[in-house]
Amino acid sequence: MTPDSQSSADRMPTIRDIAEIAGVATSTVSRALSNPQRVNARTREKIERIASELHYVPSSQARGLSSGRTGVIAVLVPDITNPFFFDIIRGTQHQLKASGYTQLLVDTEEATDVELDTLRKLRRSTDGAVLAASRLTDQQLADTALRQPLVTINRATADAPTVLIDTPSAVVQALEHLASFGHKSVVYAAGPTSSWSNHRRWKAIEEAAAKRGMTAMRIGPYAPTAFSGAAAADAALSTGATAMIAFNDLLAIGMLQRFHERGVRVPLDVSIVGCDDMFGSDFCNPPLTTIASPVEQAGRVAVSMLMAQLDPIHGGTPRKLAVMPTHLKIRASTGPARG
Amino acid sequence: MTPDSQSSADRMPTIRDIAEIAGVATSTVSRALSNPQRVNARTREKIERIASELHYVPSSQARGLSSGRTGVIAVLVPDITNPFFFDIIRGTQHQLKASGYTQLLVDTEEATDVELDTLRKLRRSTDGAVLAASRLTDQQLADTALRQPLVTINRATADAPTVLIDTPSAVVQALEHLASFGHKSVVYAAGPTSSWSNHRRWKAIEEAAAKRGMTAMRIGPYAPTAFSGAAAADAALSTGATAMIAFNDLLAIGMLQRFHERGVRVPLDVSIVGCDDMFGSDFCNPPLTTIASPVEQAGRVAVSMLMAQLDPIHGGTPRKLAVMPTHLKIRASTGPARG
DNA sequence: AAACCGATGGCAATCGCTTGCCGTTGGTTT
DNA sequence: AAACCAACGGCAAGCGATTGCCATCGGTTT
Repeated sequence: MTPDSQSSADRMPTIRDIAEIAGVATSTVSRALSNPQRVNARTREKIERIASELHYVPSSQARGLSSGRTGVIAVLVPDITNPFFFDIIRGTQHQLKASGYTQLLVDTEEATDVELDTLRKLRRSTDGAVLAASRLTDQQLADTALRQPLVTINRATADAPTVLIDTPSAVVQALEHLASFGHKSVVYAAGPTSSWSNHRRWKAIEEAAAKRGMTAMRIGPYAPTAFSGAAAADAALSTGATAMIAFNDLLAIGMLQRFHERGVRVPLDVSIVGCDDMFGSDFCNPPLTTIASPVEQAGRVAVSMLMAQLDPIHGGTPRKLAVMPTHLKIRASTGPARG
Repeated sequence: MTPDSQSSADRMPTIRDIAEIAGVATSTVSRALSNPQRVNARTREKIERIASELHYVPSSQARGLSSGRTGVIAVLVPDITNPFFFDIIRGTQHQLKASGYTQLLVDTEEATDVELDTLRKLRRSTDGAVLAASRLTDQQLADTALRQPLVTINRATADAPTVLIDTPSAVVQALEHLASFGHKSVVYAAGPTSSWSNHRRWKAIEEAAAKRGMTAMRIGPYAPTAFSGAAAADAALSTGATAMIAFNDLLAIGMLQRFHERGVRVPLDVSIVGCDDMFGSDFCNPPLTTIASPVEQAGRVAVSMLMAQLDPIHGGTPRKLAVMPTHLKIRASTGPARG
């Protein structure tokens, strides 16, 4: 320790210190720093100079306490280890930083009550929240939206703005793709029951399959993890279907691994389509045909919609819904149906 | 909107509301809630009951302002999209939640100045920080450690407790493994120059290779991304080495993809060893032989070391260093040397 | 019985910043 | 020249907790 380690670690400067040096009132310092056009340019410059010399950093606590705004936005994801959400997180992170907000990331562990609880606890300390793939019920969501600014991703609701990834329309492409390879039956490995996208995907498959005269079956639900893929693979195989669509890539990759173990050849014996085009889908074996979408952008858009909600004046027309396009990305896990 | 939506969203209850109902002073409420043994059991129970009826949630802002503690720990990672850090994040997240802290995740984008800047800004609003793979210089680290409680992961320094992942010792195993396959020369695809682990790994390789009479070469630096793998692969190939070790799995997987494109067969033509055993290393093609370590646990340990630093009384003996074991995980990307 | 004492609860000062309200000041308008 | 007005700064009251200090009180110790 250097002799002056004490003094340098002493105490963080406050607006009062600045005010004293500048010979003005603290209110002026406060305004100069957070409402620049409210004070004379000369005064402001002087204050800014002193502030930077002192390495002044405003206390977000104090600021939040008196202003009511915290500058923090919570981002809730069901599973922080699912690469799909990484891209969302990256998107929200970027956009939030650009807007001067801090991101508070929370892993709700796929649990409704954790999600609800977190939201309640965080109501005070955040200005709003982005719910990615929320597991809440409509009612819970409505109640929550009443109390704090919210934007959901992949979870439509009338009570809050939503960013939707338009998977269903790409599901149609996927079925066409499979049909063109001569597949007659397809099985859907479902995700969590509480997942809204899961229902949506199945509906789309069911419908599109009917239209094309294909048989659509459904197995599951499975946890959206590679680990669950083994069970899904076995079940899928026993349906006799030659084509399968998985709730997400994680599950699909797990299935791929299981097939490999069992000596089932992909795409020779079965074709498989994932969903999300997450990290890893391009380098697994075989590379996964999947439904890609601008996930990171979805995160960005969600944040900008939230910003618009927080500040309706500058926010432009607050959109209630944004739909992100998707497309089928054909790689090597799909091929002609077995003889 | 229901008629009473206004009133219910009205205002969050404060200790004053509780105090009024309970007929005590706010100080008593404060104590009952955060220093239970300081007030009579009966009074406490009454206050607790009222608090829960009111759905009281303490304002972390106000608490922080007056107590000086924030209940927030910052976790800084160089790249939030690198799966290696996912496990660290998960580890810190778990341990922090268990200790009643909130995790503030920050992506420093591999940039020293972002890291430094963040640390300065966050000094006020956090109680401490975990620096994963910090890119700071020794001096910067020392200065920072003087001002705020810190724990580093994979970045040794005398100024702060450190969690080290003992990759070097597994590197020796890796070289033995390669040597036993008849490889005579190995090339190391280096990571970022500012990465401390990078230096450490290269040192270990150099040394171990010398001891075994193998030739060790080094190429790079490369950004630790799959994308950079292409360049690394090409450069590695042109060295003529038959075995390669990559700074991390991300880079290794990128190399794998490039080899695939160029028709170089792994492990027939070249063998490749990654580092970290991150998500995806088990299902890439071929599955990657890599150096595995308990990354999530490293995150946990880092947090508990930080906790010990924050509260030296209950924290037990504050360890200054924890070394996590590693081991070579042999999969399919390594095999006999050609010829 | 006098002096003491630990447990309990209240008072009031802070923490650092924001903001409504008001007073000054120097320039404009009529 | 009287009346006005916008721009600028200061005053002071909070925001919601924590905490040092003190008063009270029933029970002990000598």
